[in-house]
Amino acid sequence: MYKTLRNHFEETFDLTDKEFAFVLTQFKMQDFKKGDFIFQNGDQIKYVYFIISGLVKLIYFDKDANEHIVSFAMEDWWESDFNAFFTQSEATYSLKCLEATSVFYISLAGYRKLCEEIPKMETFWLQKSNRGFVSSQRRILSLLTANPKERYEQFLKAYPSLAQRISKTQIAAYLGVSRETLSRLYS
Amino acid sequence: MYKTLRNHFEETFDLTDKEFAFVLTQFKMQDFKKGDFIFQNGDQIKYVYFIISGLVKLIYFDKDANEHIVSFAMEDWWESDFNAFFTQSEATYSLKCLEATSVFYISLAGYRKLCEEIPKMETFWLQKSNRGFVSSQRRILSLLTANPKERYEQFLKAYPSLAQRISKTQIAAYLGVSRETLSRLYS
DNA sequence: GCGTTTTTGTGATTCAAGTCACAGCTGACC
DNA sequence: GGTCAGCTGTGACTTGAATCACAAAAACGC
Repeated sequence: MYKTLRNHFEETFDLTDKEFAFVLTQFKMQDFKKGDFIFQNGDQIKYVYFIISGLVKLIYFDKDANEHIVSFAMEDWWESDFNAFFTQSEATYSLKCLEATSVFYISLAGYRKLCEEIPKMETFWLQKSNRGFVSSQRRILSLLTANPKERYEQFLKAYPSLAQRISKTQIAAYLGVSRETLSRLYS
Repeated sequence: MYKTLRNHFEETFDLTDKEFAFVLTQFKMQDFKKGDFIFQNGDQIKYVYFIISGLVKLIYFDKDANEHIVSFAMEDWWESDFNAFFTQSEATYSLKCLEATSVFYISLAGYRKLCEEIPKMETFWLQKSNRGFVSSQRRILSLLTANPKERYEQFLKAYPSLAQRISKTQIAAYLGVSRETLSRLYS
């Protein structure tokens, strides 16, 4: 389990045993059941979460209480309400488990301590952030340019393993399409 | 002009004269006229651009040659095809000037040198990247949840100064709405 | 293993937004 | 300061996707 986290970092840069031991002191672990909220909108957001196993969705409830999916996250992904986390303020989004999920989590203070002690960690976060930004731009473009069918195909292509674990209803909420329209695409 | 860049950095962290002198060695400057392309899709992307003055749009041409606006950038904003830049590959997007524009630009090697020599620079980029990511997520949400009228109002509220400098046609391309629909919103 | 949610497919209907077309206006540039 | 391209508003028409409604199938929890 610790191994998961270490492997994850070491895909990007090397860590000595001593360094990783220090890294670990900044993380805590927690298990959630399917359907649990890791946090809800309005909560004070203190942590960033690393998914060890399981699957979660980051969601936004609009004024009519309709649910919209900002993103999915599964094994090896980092997730949080990043705006609320970095400004240490209240969440706009909620994070809900679609499967039983185990996470490591770290506070903003811990995150900063890691960056100070191990400069490569900052490079690591920068890389993650850049990639997140790039894929968000891609999704914006998909929403701007593609119709429901094309968006669905792009999703299948970009996240084939995710697509198998998630109900069509959830995918529809991610694509910004009604579930009926999605269902009619392949008939 | 150099002052613009220095002020920009110093909104986030302090630089000594010596440090800033070093920073400057990594940048070059260039002027563009209205309508010029700073780069076009297919170009090798070597630089990130800091807008000293002017206004540009990052655009994507779909298969039917329709133009979609990924983002606008004006004074004090950083812009590039970041995926192409970080992977040193060919641009998917094009960057076109909506006004006469002056930029500082820096290569990936220069960017890395800055991070090594001045660790605070890396923190600076991380902050920028995080904010970019957060605002992309907000835009995704806007596209998922809001109708054209709401999206237009959110845009006016988020970027009041931009809205005054950009034609409705351009705003429509950014919002993912036809210009006719946008025009009918306030009649 | 059984009952209860949740998911999925499909029909009928409505409606918001896209498209096409044209005319007047504005503003940019030589 | 005149010309010409691009911007804007508006009408008429079309259409893709949302909504509502119901039934069958699958998955889930105890």
